[in-house]
Formats: sequence, structure tokens, C-alpha cells
Amino acid sequence: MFQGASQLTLDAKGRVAIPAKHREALSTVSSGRLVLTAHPHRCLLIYPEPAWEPKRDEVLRASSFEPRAALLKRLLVGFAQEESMDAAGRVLVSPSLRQFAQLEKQVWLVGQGSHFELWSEAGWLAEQEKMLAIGADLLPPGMESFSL
Amino acid sequence: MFQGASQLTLDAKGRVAIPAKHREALSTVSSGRLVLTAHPHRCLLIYPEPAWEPKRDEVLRASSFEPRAALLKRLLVGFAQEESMDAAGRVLVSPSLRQFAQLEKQVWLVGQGSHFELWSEAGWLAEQEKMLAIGADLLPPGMESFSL
DNA sequence: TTCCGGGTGGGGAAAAGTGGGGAGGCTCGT
DNA sequence: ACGAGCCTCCCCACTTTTCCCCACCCGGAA
Repeated sequence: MFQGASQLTLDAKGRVAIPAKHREALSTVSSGRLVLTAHPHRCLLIYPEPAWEPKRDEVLRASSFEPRAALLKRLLVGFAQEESMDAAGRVLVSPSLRQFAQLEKQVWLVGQGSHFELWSEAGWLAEQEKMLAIGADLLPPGMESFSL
Repeated sequence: MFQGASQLTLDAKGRVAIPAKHREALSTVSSGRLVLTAHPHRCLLIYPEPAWEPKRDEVLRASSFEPRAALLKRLLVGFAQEESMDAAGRVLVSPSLRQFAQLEKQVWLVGQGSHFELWSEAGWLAEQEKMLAIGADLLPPGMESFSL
């Protein structure tokens, strides 16, 4: 179960070092094979390969003629890229994905249960601002009874 | 059942010493394993690990595409960090969480039943001001019959 | 006043992050 | 077709940070 945010640096070759606390889990689940793709919220998704496959298949089943489904397919499947961790626990982020999510040197890796999100520093801060700005009406539909 | 507020100090390494009166309970429940995460009201949440899991799972079930649900997932799960008490009963508060809740040296640990909240001194005072400022209409919907 | 428990700070060892260098493979030019 | 140059991927080593443990100090109670 992946959780927690870490500030990481993209090195000159476009690699990010996965925090050590997550490496063991990733090696076990998928021998370090990961799938990176684009998320509509302008961040990247990082899935262990086995967790990605059912998601990909579900997206691919959607109609190619329904405009929103087509967009989703192009984004999620079109950008998907399989990468492996190197011996130092790093993964390469391809230039096209880096450009899509506007990643600079400083990035944030955010655990989301089954997968991670990778944010640019600016994008991640903006996301927090949004949350703090909501104020009341914080709970989404269907979760009105949720309490901490 | 945790209750009561304590003023604590963050040391130079970002550690807080849990008050001795709560240590035994935390050791019993979860061997001192705690989960720290961010709260939308700009404070931190501290859960004993077993109490956190059902909350996390409930949040993760929400849709990633409903905007508020996505924000909530990123905040609650994205910031969650598992930490253990050291031999002196202290827990480390990671830099990203400290920054989120704007914690300085003086902080407040506030018992909230199943969990704690950790506030910056300024945030905690502001919270009290808010309550005093409300005046009439003090009771929220659904609690109109509540009386002390 | 002395003992005990809780709070605080500091130091050292081990592991993790970062950057550089070298070898292998592919491509292009001759 | 063969050789040279470049690009890419992989591995190794250094630097930095993090984590853990120990020692001291302060306050309270007996």
C-alpha cells in the first residue's frame, strides 16, 4: 500500500530515485517493472506493471467514437511507457512525459494506494492550495458521512 | 480514548515527544506505530496505525476523477507517513508535513478520541478565536438538540 | 535532600541519494 | 563492408542525510 509524499530530484539524465521505503514492495510485486503514463490532471501516474494491466484493458474497452473516451484512451494508453528500476532504484522518465507534466528538477512522488502520482513542484503546491481554498463543502458526493 | 491538549516542542530534528500519559495506550494498541497525515484544516492528524487503515481504505475507494475526491485522496493518503515512537517516546514529523501545517517550535497536540490533531501554535489559537467569534448559531445541522 | 521519571540535546554509524565514468552497441560515413 | 564516433545504459564510488542510541538536565515527589 503506497502512501506518503517525497520530494525528489530529477537528475540531468531525467531519472528519479524511488525512495528506499517503497523499493522492496515494488521489487516483490513486479520485479521493479513499472508503467509510467499521463494523468488528465497534468501529473504522471506510476503503476507497478501488474496493477496497470487491468486499468489499461478497461480503458481500451471504451468506444473510440465517444469523444471523452477517445481522449482518455489517447492520454492513458498513448503515453504509457514501461520502465525498470536500475540497480540504484531509479527509473527513467521519458522526455515526452516530462514535458507533459511540466516537470523541472524538483518533483514530488505521492503514494495513492495501488500506485503513485508524480507532480511538478508547482503543480503539487497548487493542488494543496486548492484543497485549503475549498473551505466548507469539502466532502465529495457519496462521502457525506465520512469523518476522521 | 485520547483527550486533552498539550503544548509540546518540536526539537531541531523535527521530533515531538508524546506526553507520557498517552504512551502506554499507544504502545498497547499498535506497538507505538503511528500514521501522520495532513488535515484539510491545515493541521496534522496522528492515528494509531490500526485506526488509520479503515479510514485510508474508505478514502481510496472514492473516484479519482471527481475533483474533490481526488483532492482528498491526495491530501489524506498522499501525505500519510508511518512513523514509530523511539525509545524516548518521540515521533519524527517529516519536513513535508511540518511545512504543510506550518509548524514552528511550539506545537499543540490535541486528543480527539480515536486520534490526535497536531496544530501550530498560531493555528490552534486561531481555531479558538473562530469558536468564540461564532456567538449564536453555534450548533451544526443535526445537533440542534445537543445540550451541556 | 535525594531519588526517580520525563523531557532534551547531541553524536556516531549505516544506508540512501547523487553524480560521474566506462563499456557496449548501434549508426553513419567512407 | 569495415571502421570510427556517438549515444545510451549500467555500474561504482562518494557525499549527504537519516536514524538510533546514549547521556544529561530539569522538575516533582517522597
